[in-house]
Amino acid sequence: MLTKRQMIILDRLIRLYTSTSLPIGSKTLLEESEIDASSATIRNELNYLERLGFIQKTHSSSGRIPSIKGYRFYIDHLVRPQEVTPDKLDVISQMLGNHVEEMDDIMHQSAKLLSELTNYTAIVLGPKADDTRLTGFRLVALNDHHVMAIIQTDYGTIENKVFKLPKSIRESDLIKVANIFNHHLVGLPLMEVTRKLQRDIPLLLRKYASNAIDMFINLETIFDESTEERYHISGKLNLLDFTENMDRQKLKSLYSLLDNSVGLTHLIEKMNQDFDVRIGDEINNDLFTEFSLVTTTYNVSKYGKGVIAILGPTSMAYDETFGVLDVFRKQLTHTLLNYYLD
Amino acid sequence: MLTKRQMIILDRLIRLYTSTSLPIGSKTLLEESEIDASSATIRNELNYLERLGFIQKTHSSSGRIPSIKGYRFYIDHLVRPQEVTPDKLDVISQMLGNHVEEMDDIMHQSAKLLSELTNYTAIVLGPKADDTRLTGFRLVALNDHHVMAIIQTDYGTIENKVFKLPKSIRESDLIKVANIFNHHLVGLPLMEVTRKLQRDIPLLLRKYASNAIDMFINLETIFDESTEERYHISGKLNLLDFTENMDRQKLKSLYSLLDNSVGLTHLIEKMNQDFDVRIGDEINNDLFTEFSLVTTTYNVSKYGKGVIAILGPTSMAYDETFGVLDVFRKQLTHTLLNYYLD
DNA sequence: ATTAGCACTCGATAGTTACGAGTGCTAACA
DNA sequence: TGTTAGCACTCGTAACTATCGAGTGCTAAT
Repeated sequence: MLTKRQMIILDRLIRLYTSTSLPIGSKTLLEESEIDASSATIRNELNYLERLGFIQKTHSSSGRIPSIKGYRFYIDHLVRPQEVTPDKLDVISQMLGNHVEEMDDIMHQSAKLLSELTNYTAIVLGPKADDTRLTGFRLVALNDHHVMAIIQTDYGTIENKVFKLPKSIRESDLIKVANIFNHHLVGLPLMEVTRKLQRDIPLLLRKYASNAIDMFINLETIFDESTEERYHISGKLNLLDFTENMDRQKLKSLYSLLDNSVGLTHLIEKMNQDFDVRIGDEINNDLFTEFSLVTTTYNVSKYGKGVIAILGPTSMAYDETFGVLDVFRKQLTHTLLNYYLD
Repeated sequence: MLTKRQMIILDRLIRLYTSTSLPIGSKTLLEESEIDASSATIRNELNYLERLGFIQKTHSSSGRIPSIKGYRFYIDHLVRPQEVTPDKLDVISQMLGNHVEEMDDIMHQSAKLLSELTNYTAIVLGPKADDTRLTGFRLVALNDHHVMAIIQTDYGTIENKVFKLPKSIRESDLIKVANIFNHHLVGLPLMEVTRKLQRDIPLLLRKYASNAIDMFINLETIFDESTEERYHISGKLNLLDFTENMDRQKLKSLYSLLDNSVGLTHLIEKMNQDFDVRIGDEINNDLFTEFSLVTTTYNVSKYGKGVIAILGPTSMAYDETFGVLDVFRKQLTHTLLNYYLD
């Protein structure tokens, strides 16, 4: 167990390191913080903290930098979410109170705002309920040879896809197809929709609208898309601010990963706590040894849970980030509840 | 005027520099190419070429690298588009022969393929005809409080936007609005549509569907979007391969610019020739001193002209790029003609 | 006009030195 | 027993120097 003084020293060291990115020595610690002891005493304590693995040297006579274990302790015991300044608060509530047209817009704007407020990279996942249901299906004939299919779910997603009509199809076929889909799919959970699309629907189509078989494959894809996880990422360029030492090849891999929905959701999904921080190696990916990932959930009651994540350097300003995230998730929950109830 | 030999030397020097990125000396030139002269003679010629401004030294006793003027000459007189290998040709025609569902998809896939084939960054602008007309307008009620507006133009763009209905609106109002739009706007050139939207339409709405005034503002935005230039960019990460020496701040500005549609179209628009290359400072933007921008147009007869651009280093493999671009534009033209006629 | 030969330039690399921030340890002190 | 002043020691950083060699321009011979 650490003594009070040791904790203070660790706390100050991490804060100083966060703001300077330089190894911190006993003298700096003495001058820049209000620790009531001499530099020699501080040195002794630093030595002790190092032996416990909370801090480390970059070379034998350097100052100390926090280790993963040190950050872990800091996050679990020392950090205190910083209160969000009124002007930032204003920006958040203004943005979230604003236009509430499409679900995707809210998510997109949220990611953007979060990245701007933190100067890190923000990732936002829309709310996801296990029992999301299909609430609407439309086929809109745009002209002689183009149709738009539109599907809706009860948590606000609206997908659309335009596709070309096979020549053989007539308007009456479209109506038949729309009817079949509306009768047999609308109202069901997406899980079941997917299953029926593979089994029952082809049979029904063959029976009642055999002309339309050709367009079925096109229709299937739009349903696939609707069950895909939707993520919104913003502030990717901010990574350039704290990857000075990363070589170009690695930087490229990193950005590729962030552009790839599979890699990204994989990165985020494994979290169930309310607030979760994974530091460096804890992320379990070589590319992220110098990064920290702060994730939190927002819960829109029966409409499901969503995830917000901030990706920044291990030496992130955790207190600020925590503060912003906490305020933001509450506001977002509020906005979404309004969106659903309205 | 340059002699035959001087041109050969310039040509070889540029090719060698392109593949090594190292200053090229007389000895390398002697060994690596089939110039029938001694290194001393080559040195004399290099000296001459330097005095004319085609090449330059990095320091007083270094080899030579091409100058902007050198590249200019190379592109205008020496480069010969390299024939595209059969397998690349296959990939292109396969991709373009494939799905032709939505205009945007074609553009998007084209940009992606071009960036992969060249290993540079590709930018594609959809065809743009001055007299594009509005060919369709739909209002689709999704549920009690959401409507999707869909507009189409005769060159294939389909835009849609979902918005919330003001409470006062009924289904009958929607039909009225749709009728008004269809009667007074569909069939007109977009230019005129924009004008009417500001003048005539508000009056008509007030007269025949006064309830719907509130939703008009939402409808207007979708028309705005349809007149906006649509661009597709791909392979942005490839820039990292040849910006080793660029500092992070500049890199950030560069990527910001590429994410910004205004900056980007501004970058491309000013071209009217068939093939156009702007090198380094010719691009007229401090960020691009180390880049070259190769642009070309494709012409889909009356359906308008589009632009394809490749952004790469000044020391780009021009012959290859030219070859790929030339093949691609032809194939794309062909595909689009099919798309429109079909 | 071409070319062999040569002195010269200058960036890159490696080795040397000086500096100083920071350490651990020892011994004295409260 | 915990704290602290003092000091020798470590090692990265920066500045300077020496060496090397690729490449040049010039001269004189062909």
